[in-house]
Amino acid sequence: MSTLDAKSEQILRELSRHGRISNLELADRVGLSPSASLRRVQELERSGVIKGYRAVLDPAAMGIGFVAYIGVGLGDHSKASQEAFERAISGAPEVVECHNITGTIEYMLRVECADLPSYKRFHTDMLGALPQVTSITSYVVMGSPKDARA
Amino acid sequence: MSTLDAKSEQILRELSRHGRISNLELADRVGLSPSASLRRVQELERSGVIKGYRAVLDPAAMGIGFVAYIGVGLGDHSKASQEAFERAISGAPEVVECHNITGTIEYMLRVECADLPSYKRFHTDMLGALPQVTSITSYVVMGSPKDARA
DNA sequence: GGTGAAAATTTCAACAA
DNA sequence: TTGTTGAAATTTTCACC
Repeated sequence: MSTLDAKSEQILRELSRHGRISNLELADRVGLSPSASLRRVQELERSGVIKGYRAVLDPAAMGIGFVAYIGVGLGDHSKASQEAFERAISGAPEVVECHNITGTIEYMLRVECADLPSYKRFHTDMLGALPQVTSITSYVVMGSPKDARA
Repeated sequence: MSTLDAKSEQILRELSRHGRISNLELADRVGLSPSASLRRVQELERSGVIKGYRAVLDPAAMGIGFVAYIGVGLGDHSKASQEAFERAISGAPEVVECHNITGTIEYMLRVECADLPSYKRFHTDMLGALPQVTSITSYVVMGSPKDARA
């Protein structure tokens, strides 16, 4: 299962865009019999290439009207500081992504809130209250011309 | 469908994490009969709250071993420059996300490549070759302690 | 919102290339 | 090993209560 052949790649392409099409439909699109298609999908799931399935929800319907990326710098690079920060972040529902990055700052967050007031609240009460955090740079998302992960 | 009740929110929570569970399983988890559950899901799909379904793939299995966020600044804020940049980006498979942001720079990209050499190639041959681009700041992702969109 | 039955799909064992 | 067939088990779907 080390390297994927063309059919399996085609299956992954289909499922990454249409995660809930029937196996019959999938088999038809990739040009396999339903059982051959199913066997490949099951193997891809079993081996972990397919990690799961997600419904993609409309942010607006979920009450999300404000998205920002935030660069966060810590006062020191100690493991304790990082762990404390990550622990605080893990409990914050507004933080959808937290990436540990190289460069002049330590973290890049993606934050999703209802609106600007709730973002301000998060910014001051949550981020601003963390003693490890020494710099915060907000990049408010005005639009996403491309977002394959949405 | 203006505001969602508790059951529908529960359905959305389940489907956003387990997008392919059977309707029987879903109905059981949220405490509805299969037909009531199905009716709600269909309505959520029809109204656009559920925009679709996706299989979540393992990046490593897909040959992705290098992820970075890139802040991009343009030389001018003209519509022509933005359109030219976005057009170039839309054709770059390495760019998974492109966000138009507020602040000192215009764009924040998420780029996924096989490895550092292929990233360097993208960085110089693609981004560096765009005449509109005047600043590039890479934030290489070393890890993602939290990533609800993965 | 629930029930029940028809239609469609998933799943798998046996077999073929 | 990978693909196919066919039939049983399961699920989806919908008219009706």
